[in-house]
Amino acid sequence: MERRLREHGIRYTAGRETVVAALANGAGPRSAAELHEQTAGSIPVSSLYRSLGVLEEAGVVVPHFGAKGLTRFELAEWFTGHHHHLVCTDCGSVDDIEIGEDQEREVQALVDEIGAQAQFHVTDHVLEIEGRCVRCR
Amino acid sequence: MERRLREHGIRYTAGRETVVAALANGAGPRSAAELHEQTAGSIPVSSLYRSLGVLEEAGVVVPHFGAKGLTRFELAEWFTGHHHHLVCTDCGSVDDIEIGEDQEREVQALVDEIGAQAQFHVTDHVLEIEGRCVRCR
DNA sequence: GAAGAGAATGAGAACCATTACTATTCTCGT
DNA sequence: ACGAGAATAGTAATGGTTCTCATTCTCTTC
Repeated sequence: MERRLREHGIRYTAGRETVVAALANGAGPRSAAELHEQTAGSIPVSSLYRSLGVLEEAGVVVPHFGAKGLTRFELAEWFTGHHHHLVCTDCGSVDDIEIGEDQEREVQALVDEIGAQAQFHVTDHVLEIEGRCVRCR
Repeated sequence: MERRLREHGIRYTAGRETVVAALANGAGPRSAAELHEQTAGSIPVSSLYRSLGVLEEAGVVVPHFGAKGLTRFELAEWFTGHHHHLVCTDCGSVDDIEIGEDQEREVQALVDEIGAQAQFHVTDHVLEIEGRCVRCR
């Protein structure tokens, strides 16, 4: 992780380490406000946004844009492993979900097939499942 | 279209017709500001947001959340047809793509299966394929 | 270890898309 | 045409995000 940031000319400071750790502990993308709360206010919101910005440039975190202008961040897949999202259209929460190997192979095959048909050089795919989560059921 | 709105107890007024027409003319999701410009300022921004809101409730229009808190709207899939996206990581373009019936059925089945495993009430799915488009190949 | 240069931080102000409010205008059934 | 409720438009308020800048920290070089 530190090496990755160094390669981008970015220092791995205590504050940024805290942000990365906060994202690593706990599941699913979180907003700046949620991270502020999770770290007990130890990191000012303005610093959070700046840190998240540079981490995004370094390809360490990935933003997800949601309703009401809320942006949630999570660690990139090279860190967390490949996964998909369950998006609740009611409360806006986003949960990570890892699917079975055979299911993933099936998705992969489909995506490759579709890409080939469209003469598109596929490198990745995003599958988001929308609906209502257990809490909003 | 008018019938659809009536069923939701919503009037199909001149202003709303203008909004729908603006979305129908021209491709791709557009933001409130872009629609305001496209209609030569004939519809106030506040009215645009309210209209888009009720159209969304009626399932006529679908929001698409993007960077910097920008929300872009497009007509719902029952109007445009169900489709997926080819996202070019090079030039950032997003192309619509319709996949075959059997492929779509396969995606549907997978999504339902995954949703059931997670006790998630599935209503829709989004499949985005990332890679390089023909132009950036 | 000390010094200097540049990066990073924190507090708050500024920005801007979106929402809320309110008075006025319009629609539609009677 | 009338009246009740819906829709509109102008403007103020909201809130997530970005910007500014003075201060602090980090790393490199002596």
